[in-house]
Amino acid sequence: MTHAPDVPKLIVNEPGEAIRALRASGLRLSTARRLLIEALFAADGPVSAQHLIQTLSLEESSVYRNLEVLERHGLTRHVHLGHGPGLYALVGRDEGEYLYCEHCGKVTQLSPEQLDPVRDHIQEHFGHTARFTHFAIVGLCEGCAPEGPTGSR
Amino acid sequence: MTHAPDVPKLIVNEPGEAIRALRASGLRLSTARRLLIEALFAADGPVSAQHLIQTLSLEESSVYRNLEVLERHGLTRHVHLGHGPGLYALVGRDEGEYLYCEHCGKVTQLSPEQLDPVRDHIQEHFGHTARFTHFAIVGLCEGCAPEGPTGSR
DNA sequence: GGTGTAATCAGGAGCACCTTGCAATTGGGT
DNA sequence: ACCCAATTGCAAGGTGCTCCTGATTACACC
Repeated sequence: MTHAPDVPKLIVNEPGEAIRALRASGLRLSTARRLLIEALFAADGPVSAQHLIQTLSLEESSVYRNLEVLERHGLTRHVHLGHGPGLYALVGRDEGEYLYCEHCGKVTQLSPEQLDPVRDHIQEHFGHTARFTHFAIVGLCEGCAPEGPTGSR
Repeated sequence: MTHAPDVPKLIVNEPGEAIRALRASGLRLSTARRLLIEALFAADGPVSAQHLIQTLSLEESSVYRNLEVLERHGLTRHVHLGHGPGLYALVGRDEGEYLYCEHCGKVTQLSPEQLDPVRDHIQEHFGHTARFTHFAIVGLCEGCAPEGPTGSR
């Protein structure tokens, strides 16, 4: 019983849906916001703010400000793999949780359900509702683990 | 089978043991290092670099540099709860993994074994050797979870 | 289509948390 | 006590944001 069964699952199939959600939150659609939403929609996987700033030629402050506003309204989120900057994604488009190999940097994306048993265990034993969407699960991938084959880089 | 059964478990019962380990790594015992080790030994739970800098009146760069050297030699580690600075601890003294409530900020320390079932599950299903010592497990504590009692702050 | 005005933006300064470079100092082996 | 690589203190630099302020813009209303 990790999710309330009645909460509708938002899935964004085109940027327009995110834009409607934005309007529904009483936010205006500025050029910066449209570009951000389109770029996040088109991206495969979460991207850094710097990447967005450069590829979209947007003001640094505008990007951070909007990503924060959008996140406050539940439209975007950001995740941290190891160290390094936050990576931003469109909620409803990228719902993944990540395994991050701290040795070779490999990132494995999991669908939300795949960690449900883990969440359930933590809920049952510690009364804590865990989400792995903000911090990746850090560790070693198969190739880099001590007893695995040659720990590559 | 999360840990190799033959790896001796380092437990530090007094600062002198960490200092011996430091010497065994070919490192010198400078005043800064002694103070850091003593402070980390005395602390209950991981502390920020700023805290160490202020309470020990040490140079900022010296603290960060030494914490990094000590970490590279396996003597200290650092953990991130939500956002905010890294928190440093003596390996062998504080082996905890943490649950962090993103709503009220509550921190729950777990002993390493308590997450073994979770690690085993992730290992089995995804071939990933997870460690929760670098990033806390973020989520909501019992009091702050949606269907729990009044979500306090 | 024009107008008013609150939301949003651009640009720049500022901040937290570290990191780096380099000359001066020091721990510890001999 | 001497030596010299390891370590430090200081100052500057870097990254990833965050905040401020006056100019601009989206959009509800006419």
